[in-house]
Amino acid sequence: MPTSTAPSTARERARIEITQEILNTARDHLTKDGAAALSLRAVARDLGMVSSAIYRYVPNRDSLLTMLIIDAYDSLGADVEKAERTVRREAHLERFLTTCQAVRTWALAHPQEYALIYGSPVPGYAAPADTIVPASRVPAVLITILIDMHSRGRQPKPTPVEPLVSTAIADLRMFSGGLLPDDLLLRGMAAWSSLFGAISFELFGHLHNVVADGSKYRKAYFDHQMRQVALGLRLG
Amino acid sequence: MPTSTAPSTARERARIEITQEILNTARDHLTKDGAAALSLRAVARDLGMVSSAIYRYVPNRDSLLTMLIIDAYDSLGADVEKAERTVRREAHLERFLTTCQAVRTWALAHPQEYALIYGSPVPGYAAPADTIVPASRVPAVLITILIDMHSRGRQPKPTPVEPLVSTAIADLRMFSGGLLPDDLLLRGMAAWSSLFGAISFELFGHLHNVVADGSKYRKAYFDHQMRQVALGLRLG
DNA sequence: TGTACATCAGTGAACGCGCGTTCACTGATGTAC
DNA sequence: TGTACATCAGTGAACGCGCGTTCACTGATGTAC
Repeated sequence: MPTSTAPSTARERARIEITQEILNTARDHLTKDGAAALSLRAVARDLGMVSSAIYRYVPNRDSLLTMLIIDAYDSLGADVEKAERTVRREAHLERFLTTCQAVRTWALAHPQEYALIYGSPVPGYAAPADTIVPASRVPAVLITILIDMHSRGRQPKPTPVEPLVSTAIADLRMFSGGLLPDDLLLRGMAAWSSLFGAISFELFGHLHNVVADGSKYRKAYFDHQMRQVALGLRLG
Repeated sequence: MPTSTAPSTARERARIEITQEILNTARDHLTKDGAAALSLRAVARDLGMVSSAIYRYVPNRDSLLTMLIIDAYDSLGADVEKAERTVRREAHLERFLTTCQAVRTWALAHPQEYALIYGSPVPGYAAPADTIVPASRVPAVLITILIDMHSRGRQPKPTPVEPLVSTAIADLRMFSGGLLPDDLLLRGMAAWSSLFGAISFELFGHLHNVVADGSKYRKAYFDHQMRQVALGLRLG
């Protein structure tokens, strides 16, 4: 009995390879023209296939988008995890800042992929459940940092949280394994959305005429802001 | 000599009216199907025009998008200014929170328009300079609140700002009339991008499985976070 | 090891659709004398 | 107040394009005996 993970036949191996090539080509198109312009026909053309052949591998356009979304979340997640892993576990502040910088670095290098996952939703497209796990990789890194900080006894006096707000974040509390007080969970959420707010503003052009254009200015500005966010997390 | 603002002839009046109808119809389409699906032909069809007739009013598709972008910024700006105006001038915290809530209320009521101006840029489209002033209305409200607060002597000890960061925000300093210290300008920027980060996350689906779905939970969560942001501004 | 059948990848044509934009035109409105 | 000309709005046909998806088909690969 062959295991289901080891493809045996030439057909199976070819299928996996070609599916991968489709994904790579689709990613190239996404990078060049954005998600809205992504077309099955164009991808097939680039691979020297007739347009209908691609339907042997991809049931329709939406599923190709889903593949790209998962791919983008995983690419971002892998980069961020790798960067964060290099930092001393006790250096909570530095772990946070490294995480933020890794997200920004990835976003600048992959603007269309960033827009695909953190920009406006593609109209008429509903993300299926398979995207949830890859989408959680960055939040998971952030929460782990908070848990580590919290468990080492660095517990600032928590701000009280209204019951309605506490109820609102029940899912998040579960995701964090119930290891963090509501106050810290909320600060974590604030940090998370500040991080992506800052990057979206930069990438989507809202810093024009506000923060100088040069990449060193942009980086200095971003780092400054994330250090302030870290203060809000009491990581400083 | 008739003033240039008062249209005299029937032709001129018709032109203004029809241009307005085009904009309204385009906004309806935007609301239903998003910016990517916006088509000159469809707008013309809805107005009972032949598709080529619309070119008497709009030079091309991009310029219609520009009109919609300006329209959206102005709609948001007007709502926010109106809401903020009702608050006692001395109540700086409440002015800030009211502003945040007005932005969110507008965004929830006009999700596609919000996505058009704060979501991923439309690929191949470059916003012209005419969008700058309408886009500055919300930032202007926020800065005015900070200036009022600052001028009433509520000056917390400023965090020192690195020279590179200070240089980076030269444009912003000018926009604020040089009335605010760098530290406060940066806190204002942080507040601004936190505000839009929070709304984008909510609108673009990133709170699914994190913050409970009901509108009262979402509102309670948002208000809580904005109150924390206000603390960072030392408005509390 | 060889044969018969089943599975699957890739072909090529087609359906039906919608788009942005141009162009020569007709007929109504506006202007100058 | 009336006429001659200029301006402009709207028409209808056309160009050239690309898209997603289906379908009957051929021929290669895989499987069971």
